[in-house]
Amino acid sequence: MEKTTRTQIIESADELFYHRGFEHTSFAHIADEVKISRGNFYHHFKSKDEILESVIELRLERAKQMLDAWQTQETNPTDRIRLFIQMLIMNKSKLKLYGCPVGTLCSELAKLDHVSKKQAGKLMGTYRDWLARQFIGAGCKKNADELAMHVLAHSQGIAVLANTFQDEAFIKHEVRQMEKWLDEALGK
Amino acid sequence: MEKTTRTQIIESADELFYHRGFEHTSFAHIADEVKISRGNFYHHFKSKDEILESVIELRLERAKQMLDAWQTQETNPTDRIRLFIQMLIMNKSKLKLYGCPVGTLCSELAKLDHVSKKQAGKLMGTYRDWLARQFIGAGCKKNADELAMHVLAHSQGIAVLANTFQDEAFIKHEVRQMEKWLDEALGK
DNA sequence: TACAGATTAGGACAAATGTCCTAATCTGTA
DNA sequence: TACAGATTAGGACATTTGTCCTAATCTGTA
Repeated sequence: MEKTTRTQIIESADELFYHRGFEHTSFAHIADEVKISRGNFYHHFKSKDEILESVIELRLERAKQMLDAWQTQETNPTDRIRLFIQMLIMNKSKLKLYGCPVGTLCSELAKLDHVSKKQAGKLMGTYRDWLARQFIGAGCKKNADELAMHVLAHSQGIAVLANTFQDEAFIKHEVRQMEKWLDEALGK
Repeated sequence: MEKTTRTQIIESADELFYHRGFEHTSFAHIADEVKISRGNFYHHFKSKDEILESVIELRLERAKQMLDAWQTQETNPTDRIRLFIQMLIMNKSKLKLYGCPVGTLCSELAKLDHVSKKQAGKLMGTYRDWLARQFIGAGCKKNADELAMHVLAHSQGIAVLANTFQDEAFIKHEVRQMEKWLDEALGK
């Protein structure tokens, strides 16, 4: 079964929005990628904003899918948090070039005061809630959300600086620090 | 002595680029703010990119000026780092609305692959270098830059999340954590 | 085969953008 | 006052943008 045009549009837009930003990506860019006529978008979407909506949905699904996979793959909540942190290492070359796909989208939509900025926030919220659940599972019931937010904040900061300074080595060092912090936070 | 038109353009652009982002800000927006004709920008600047250049210069100057003021105002390097961290509290309402002016600019310019992205990186670098000098002054000569990058990363992450979740209270909590971390890092 | 509905191509459209040009006005100096 | 240079207003310009329309083509079904 082939990919539908609609799916191709969403997936190309997903990548272009990440690489170039939402506003800086035009229909012409997506059309070039998918190799369809520009005027024909409107058979699949009512507007550019609606494409963004679908892209965020796609990212939400993929995120949940990945986190679900981790849930069955690792039995230990602590190790699952470690998997989350390891994501920074796995994606280090992309982070260097484009930053974090979630964080940069949220930042851009906040400045545009875009209708979908809240929806993009849910994407970040998915990771937040999942991390909090892992911390609860690891025995930190009372401050699980705060710990989750700390991991999230640290990850976002690492992404911004790796992008700004075009530095992958920094990611590795900072991840080591975060892992050390995690051991201490869960130790007591 | 009145502000020159050129200065007014730069200062309005500075604010608009922060609030709306660089690309999403047009000449029409700046012209509205400064109350001049649109066509008359080109007597002061050759292009929009040149306005951005001047805005970054302005931000560089202001950053250096602020850090210099701290240098004379506080004799203790540790207290100067605390002042840096306290900036997050002072600017919390703006951070919630627009994120960090430095971080969001660097992220945007990276996606645009803009000629000035390196220059914007220098802005971040100014804080990095200053923080590193403070850590050296506080007796952490061997890993001063790593500590500086850690403070910077944490600050950036806090800004991204405060913006994403529209949450000021989170800033206060995370700043407290960072101050605690600072005490420990300098204690040994 | 015939035909209805889905899909597509291609282009029209107004609005907005960055850029540039020219004529008017202001300002300081001789 | 007279005049040169700086500053400004206003609009022209080509390009790009998101949006929309229409005619052609494809696809599955009767």
